[in-house]
Amino acid sequence: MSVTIKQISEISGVSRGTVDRVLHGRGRVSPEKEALVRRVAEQLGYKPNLAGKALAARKKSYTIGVLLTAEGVSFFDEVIRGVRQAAGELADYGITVILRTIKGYNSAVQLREMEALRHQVNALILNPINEPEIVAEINALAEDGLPVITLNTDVEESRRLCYIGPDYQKSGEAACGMMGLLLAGRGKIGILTGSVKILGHNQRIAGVRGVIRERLPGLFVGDLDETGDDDIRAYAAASRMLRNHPDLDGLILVAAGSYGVCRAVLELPQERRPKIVAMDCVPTTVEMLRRGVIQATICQQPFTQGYQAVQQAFRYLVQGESPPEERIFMETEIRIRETV
Amino acid sequence: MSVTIKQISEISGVSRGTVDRVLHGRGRVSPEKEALVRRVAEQLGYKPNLAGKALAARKKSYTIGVLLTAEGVSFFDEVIRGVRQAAGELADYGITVILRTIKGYNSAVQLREMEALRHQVNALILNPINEPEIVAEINALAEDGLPVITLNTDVEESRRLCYIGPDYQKSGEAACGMMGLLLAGRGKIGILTGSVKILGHNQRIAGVRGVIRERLPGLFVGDLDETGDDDIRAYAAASRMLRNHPDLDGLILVAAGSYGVCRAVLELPQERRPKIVAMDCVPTTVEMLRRGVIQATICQQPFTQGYQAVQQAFRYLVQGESPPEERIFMETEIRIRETV
DNA sequence: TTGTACGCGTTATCAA
DNA sequence: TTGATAACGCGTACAA
Repeated sequence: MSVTIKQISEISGVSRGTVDRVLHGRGRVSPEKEALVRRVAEQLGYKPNLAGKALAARKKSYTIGVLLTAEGVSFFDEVIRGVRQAAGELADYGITVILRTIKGYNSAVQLREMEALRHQVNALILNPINEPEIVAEINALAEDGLPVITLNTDVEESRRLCYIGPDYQKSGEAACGMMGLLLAGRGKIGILTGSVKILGHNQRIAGVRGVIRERLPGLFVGDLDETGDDDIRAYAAASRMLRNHPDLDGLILVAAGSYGVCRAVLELPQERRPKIVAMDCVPTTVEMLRRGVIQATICQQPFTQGYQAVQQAFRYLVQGESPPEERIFMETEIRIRETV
Repeated sequence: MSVTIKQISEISGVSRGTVDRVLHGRGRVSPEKEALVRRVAEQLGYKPNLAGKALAARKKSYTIGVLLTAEGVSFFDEVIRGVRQAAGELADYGITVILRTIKGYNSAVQLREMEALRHQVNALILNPINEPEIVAEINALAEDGLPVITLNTDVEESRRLCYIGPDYQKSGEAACGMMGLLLAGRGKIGILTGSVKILGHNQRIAGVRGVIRERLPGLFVGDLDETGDDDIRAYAAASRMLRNHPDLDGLILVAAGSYGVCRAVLELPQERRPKIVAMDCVPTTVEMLRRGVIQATICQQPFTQGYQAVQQAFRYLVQGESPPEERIFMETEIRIRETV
């Protein structure tokens, strides 16, 4: 059984209050006692008891804000489910979670919501739009003592507490490795990305190209286009690509829009359809896996992303523990028809 | 914030002790008060606070026994890591975990250890050997009020609290689906199982055959043999199979022994080697994935198996909650070279 | 049958 | 600067 504050106080002959002040660095303790208590705590290997901490924290009742560009984006459904799950589990610990969703990727809108949440919450979780004003706002909040966690997408050079989300490069590598297996290592592939301006998408493409360079020289990238994460644009881009490259053996989709791509591919006769590796596991992708249009999809635990983000905020607020890593990456999962 | 016993007692005008007796069905309460308290608790949606429960439980200090046939079986390394992780996290809640490992699958040995642990622990987790005397012992323990959780392998007709482990049928389906993708739906495959007497292995084979029947008629099973979960026997069996069927396109390994199989396959010239789909992610399998001998492996979260088993035992003991399902299945994960 | 009081470990407040 | 004390929610022993 582990050591308690009470035991430390008994052994070092001071009161529990004094031990508490030392351990929490609240000051107002004489240097001798401070040193004594520290030594005893160190030697006994004191680790605060979570149940006790949680119970005491109930009096304080923290609020965690979650701000997501989730409206109309079905990928985020699972993320939100994870957020809700964590919120439910932590209600016992006096944690309230406020969830706000916004539509589209307008940084002004996001900025406004951040400002609105600022004074209501003790921690903020968001998927930041990659613009300077958002980074500046994150830093301002952090400066203010409000911990910020970036979820699903990261921004560089910010003072966020940590990032929780996909390892984009690795998911690109997995997609390429899978394509290599589907094509037995040889063939011409096309890449469809969301936007060449989005960091995560570019990292995925870098992952694809890296694997081709290192160990799949029989594959080569014949074309690349943007879908804007939109099924209509994706359909147009894929149609064009298939017309210009009738000999395409595979398509790697590193962003959303897979349904549009599939619709374009379905217009080809069965025997001329390229193999498709997609990203994420939204309902339309599941349908296309079932129909055999998509062969595999790379997932990055959307539920866990939301769940972990809230849990990390809780740990920071209640238990005073910083995240173990600056970036917490999800596992890269490959799903096929039989495992969706 | 959620409802507490104290609030219920205040509202219904009885003491906290009475509320406790009603909620825990300890009897010695007048029918009227009982009904009243129940109604109030129901209406307010009472859910006991976990932190409070945990803190109170610390006085009792439960012990959880874990008994695994893990000696010399590297698959269990991760399971044990999961057990240890949970043990560490639950130390704060007054939980002690005793881990015993045994060598081989001798039911007499397992029985002896079960008897030895019986009086030391408040819950028992084990991977049971599928023999009548083990089933009888599990039932005897359960009769005695000692909750038993089966881990990784289940036994039928037993009074275990729940099963936590792989969905064997599904992992077989995933292996077959993957093989279908590797062979573009056509080819002759061989199956190597551990033993035709082991339920889980047979369920995996059933999964493979099911997928072939339902949607991959171009695949057919040309041969099947046993490895005894042993690399030496696996090598011999695979060598024989490859000799008898030089036209084999794929090998599905539904049990251990993959290293032995790979050694046999490596004796063939590169272009004649069959594709291999294996199970689990032990170090030798990782090596063979890296060398391109194995194309994919199906994993069933060994870490989570161990972690969850201990967590479920904790929930049952401390929080009085039975598992949500009688069988808790792990996710079926496909791993390739890029994602191990 | 019912109520009261204490302890689990932590935090916060108040008095000295 | 220090120590004593109450509170968080739950479980339980003990007294009434």
